[in-house]
Amino acid sequence: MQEERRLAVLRAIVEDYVSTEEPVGSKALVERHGLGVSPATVRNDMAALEDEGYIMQPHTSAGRVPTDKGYRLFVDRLTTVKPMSAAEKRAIATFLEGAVDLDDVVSRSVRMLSQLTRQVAMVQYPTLSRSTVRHIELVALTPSRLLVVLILSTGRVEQRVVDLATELTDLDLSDLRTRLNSAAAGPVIADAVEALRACVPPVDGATTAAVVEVLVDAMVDHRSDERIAVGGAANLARYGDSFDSAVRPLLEALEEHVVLLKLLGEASTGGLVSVTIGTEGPYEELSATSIVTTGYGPRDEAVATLGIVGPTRMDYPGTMAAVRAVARYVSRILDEA
Amino acid sequence: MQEERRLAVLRAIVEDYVSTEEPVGSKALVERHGLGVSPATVRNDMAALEDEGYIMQPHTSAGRVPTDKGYRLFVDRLTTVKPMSAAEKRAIATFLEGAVDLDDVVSRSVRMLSQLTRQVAMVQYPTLSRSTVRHIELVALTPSRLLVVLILSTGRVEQRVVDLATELTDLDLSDLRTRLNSAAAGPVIADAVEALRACVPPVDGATTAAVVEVLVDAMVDHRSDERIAVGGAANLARYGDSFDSAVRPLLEALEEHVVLLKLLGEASTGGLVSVTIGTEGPYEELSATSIVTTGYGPRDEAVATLGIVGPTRMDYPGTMAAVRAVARYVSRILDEA
DNA sequence: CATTGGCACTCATCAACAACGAGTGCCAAG
DNA sequence: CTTGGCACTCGTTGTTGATGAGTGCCAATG
Repeated sequence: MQEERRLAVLRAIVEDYVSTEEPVGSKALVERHGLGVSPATVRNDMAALEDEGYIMQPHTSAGRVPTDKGYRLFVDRLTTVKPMSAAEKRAIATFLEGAVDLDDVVSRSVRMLSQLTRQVAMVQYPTLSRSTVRHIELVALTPSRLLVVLILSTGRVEQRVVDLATELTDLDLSDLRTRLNSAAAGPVIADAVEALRACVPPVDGATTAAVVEVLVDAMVDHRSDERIAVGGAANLARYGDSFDSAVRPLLEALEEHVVLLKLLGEASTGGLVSVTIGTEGPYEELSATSIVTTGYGPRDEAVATLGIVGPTRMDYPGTMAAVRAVARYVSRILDEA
Repeated sequence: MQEERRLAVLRAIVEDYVSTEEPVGSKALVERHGLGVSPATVRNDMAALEDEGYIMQPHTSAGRVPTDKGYRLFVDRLTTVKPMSAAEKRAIATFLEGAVDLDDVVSRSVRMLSQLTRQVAMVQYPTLSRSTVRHIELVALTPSRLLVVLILSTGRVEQRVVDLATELTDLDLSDLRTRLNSAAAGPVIADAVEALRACVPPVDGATTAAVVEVLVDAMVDHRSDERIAVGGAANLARYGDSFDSAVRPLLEALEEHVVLLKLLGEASTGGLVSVTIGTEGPYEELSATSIVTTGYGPRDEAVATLGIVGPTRMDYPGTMAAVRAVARYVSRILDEA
């Protein structure tokens, strides 16, 4: 069928353009790929593909370049999963397993991901709201000054200092500690907040209330929810041309973690790898970049998102495989912890 | 004196070149600055300055550009401190005071510094080795699994999980906690390590020993010592020309925190602002960049270093003032904590 | 009706070249 | 030591023409 060949042509154009970074012409196409037709035929197909908006030419009489719509079709229908090699899998696993704490897991993931994809990688810290409280620890710095340490199931530790109106004895302290822990340990953050508030005694609860407020603050603190690690910015240097159009805005976006979180959040859909291409994304300035993300988390619950950003002209199959693989292994690590 | 005017010419060249980014010629010089002499005179001075290696011309018959040696002289002898405005000071103070914990202090400092200088900013986390232990907390996750939390005077929290061969009762636990705290709390890390090791009981000390080892590990862990925050990479986009020669290697260096730590460490000299210009630095690839750093820490002890990297062609007086100001305010914040 | 070879046409890229001008070095006079 | 004058250098800019990759269209073919 002609229709089928057209898709083959589109695929060939995408693959060639991704590897050569140059508009691809009809002649080069038939040479490099084994389509058994003449350049003229391909030209006809190209004209049709252009009419339908899948490809375009940067200027008259130059080769064709995929449009966002073209990439979209390629990703949705023309891509065959390209599994990681056994060696790569092993490398990922052993590297991630060397991590000593949550920070380390995240930073290693970012590094791994950026190396595998040769793109800028982002890993969101596991969100507080979907994790549970493992333990609350109170440390008296002075009799009226308390260090509150909140330990979460994801391994994250939040700490706050609170000044009290009254002085606490050791006994008070351990009593309070017990009460707080039995109230908060176990349930999801949102429920734990309720439970904590409920355990403030009706009379003379000022001190407890102060501590509880700090805890709640730490639990719901959006600043923590919004933490994100970024790495591989050096890969931006490979962009070569299109510096102004792609690198500059991206560099600026990387500083604004809020923007990145929106990019990550925008797409996260279940266990699948999500791809946002060029203008499909929410930011005008990033119209030359694509985002590949997926969720991760212990026990197959996605508590956070990780992914990469790169030029629309990227190796989608390879990138998607890498993102999926890293997410899988990070989830496994979190399972064990 | 001629000598005096020559220095004035050098200063003028540096200032003009920094602001225009273009080689500066004799005519433009006398116009823009109020030196009361003719272009010809300035040309003679320039020739002399070039002989002495303070300036150079990129190609015959173009304007002059300062050499590293020229910048060095400028920084050492021709720079007058340019104090921050009251408004700037206030902005720094209030922004930094909003921080809730150490991580936040550091990340705010980086952001502040990069905004003030419009350069890439780096802030090293306070080093463990020069800080003291404030508290050690033990939490039994299960009877034979212990979460060890180490709280340091700088506000940093390190946490480790340790699996024990034996099971611990609550009594054992609080006993151990007391012993460890009395041994380690107070002295500098290096001494605390000794004290901890000394308090392992000679017989049946296996459990204690295990915990102590984890603590010591956390204390001396170089990974923690080497933490550093980087920000303002978007400012690299302003480099304009000289992308390959300056931005690319810098972007790569930013990924390698080891490199940055070396840059920060290379110079830190007491309370003064240190400036490393171009080839004075340890890295060939960074020969087009300068580093401006200074130490900071509570009570005027420098426990860590912060600073910026930027093109050799930068506003040294302004940058130095900003670096010093931020260091001063961060130190003050750490004092209070 | 899809495919193909032929062919005229477009247009970005590159090299050669000339005009321009900013900036210099040098020299002789003040 | 300073200054005006002057010839010289050389990077920059704009023009022009040749080159060639690539296209679109058309008529011929299976």
